[in-house]
Amino acid sequence: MVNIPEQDAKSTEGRILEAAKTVFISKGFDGTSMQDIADEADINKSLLHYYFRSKEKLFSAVFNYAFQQFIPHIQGILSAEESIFVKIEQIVGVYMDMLRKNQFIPAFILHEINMNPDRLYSLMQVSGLRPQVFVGQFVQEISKGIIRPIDPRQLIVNLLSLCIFPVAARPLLQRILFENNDIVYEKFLDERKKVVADFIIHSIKA
Amino acid sequence: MVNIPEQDAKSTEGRILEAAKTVFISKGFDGTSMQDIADEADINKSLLHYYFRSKEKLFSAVFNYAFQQFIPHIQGILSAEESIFVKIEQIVGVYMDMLRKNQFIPAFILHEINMNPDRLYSLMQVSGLRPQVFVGQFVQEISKGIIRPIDPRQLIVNLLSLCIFPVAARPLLQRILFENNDIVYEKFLDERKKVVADFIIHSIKA
DNA sequence: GTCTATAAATTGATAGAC
DNA sequence: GTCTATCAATTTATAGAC
Repeated sequence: MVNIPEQDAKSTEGRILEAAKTVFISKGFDGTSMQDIADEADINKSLLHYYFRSKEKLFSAVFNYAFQQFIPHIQGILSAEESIFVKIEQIVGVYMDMLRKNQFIPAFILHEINMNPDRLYSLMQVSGLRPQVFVGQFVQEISKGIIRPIDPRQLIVNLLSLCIFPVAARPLLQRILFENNDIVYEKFLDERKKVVADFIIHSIKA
Repeated sequence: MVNIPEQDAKSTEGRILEAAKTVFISKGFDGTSMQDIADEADINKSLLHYYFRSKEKLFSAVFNYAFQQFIPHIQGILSAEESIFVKIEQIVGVYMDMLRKNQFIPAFILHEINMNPDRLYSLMQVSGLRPQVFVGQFVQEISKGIIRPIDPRQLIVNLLSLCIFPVAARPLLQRILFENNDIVYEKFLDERKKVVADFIIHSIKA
């Protein structure tokens, strides 16, 4: 009910969820009508209410699925036995690759989190992301003198900002800085993986 | 018609624009009905169509106004005769102060730019923001060996990311990292002005 | 499970009285 | 300029036949 079942992605319920995800993400909650989703799924509108009672309920189911894609194996990287520099490089690489494959998710989540923070936050809780491990290691390496003393939360926000914003604001940035050239912006994002990692590491080295 | 006239902010047209700005920014274009705006302005719905022909036209007028607030005296800073380090510090300070006063604008713009990139981009053109001057100075200081050779567009995107994202994603970040404590997050944003400037400068120094 | 038909409310927009 | 009344279309959601 909550996750799109892989085995029967062609079942009615699976088709609805896939279609709803596509439409919700591209048009937002308010911009999406149940008819839009029914059309996308090539299915009768009434079936949406048969499987999910309301638009809100359908959205919750879809968001849960989309958000789990959005927070990938980050937790694994955070808890790994690696130097903080390697971790940062890995996180940036994995995160930016994933973001490029799901271009519209960042802006979607940023919008919905502002429209209805509590709804989204409670849906997120399930994901179980815990930054504390990373923060712990970070504090340790500061005390060892390996890195500069910086608030670890500032570092986390820096990292997220540098990875997510360029994708969320892509339609704007691509037009202003890259003459709306898709290929050039893709190359820019590709180079950016190294740039961001270097940028962060360079700034925290003691 | 485009700007909210300061002198007669209590005129019908001014009241409509102020109300529309409030509602559009908090609920988005699709989430806002003309009735919502009329209620907010405490005015008859028909008057919205009398002053602005359609919802689209009203949105354009409002967005133009909101966006001009969003891009403040940045252009002045960019063209000033200052070292690149001073400029970065000034831009970060001015930008983050302004963002905190207009908390909902970043997420609003990010959403609308993804919903309808061309509409928003054409509305933006009027602002006449030109990053080329800054890029020129940047390239010069690289050749002088004052700063590391970095793609100036990467630097601009870094700067925008670090300033805008923490505000746009605030409802999420504040809950995850700061136990949803408003005062603590405000302090975090305040400290962040220095952190971001240091962070950038530290990363570009040769 | 899937469909048609339809309810009940809301949407953007217009006509016309004052 | 401002209002009431109203249109036509669309919205979410339900009832009921098959």
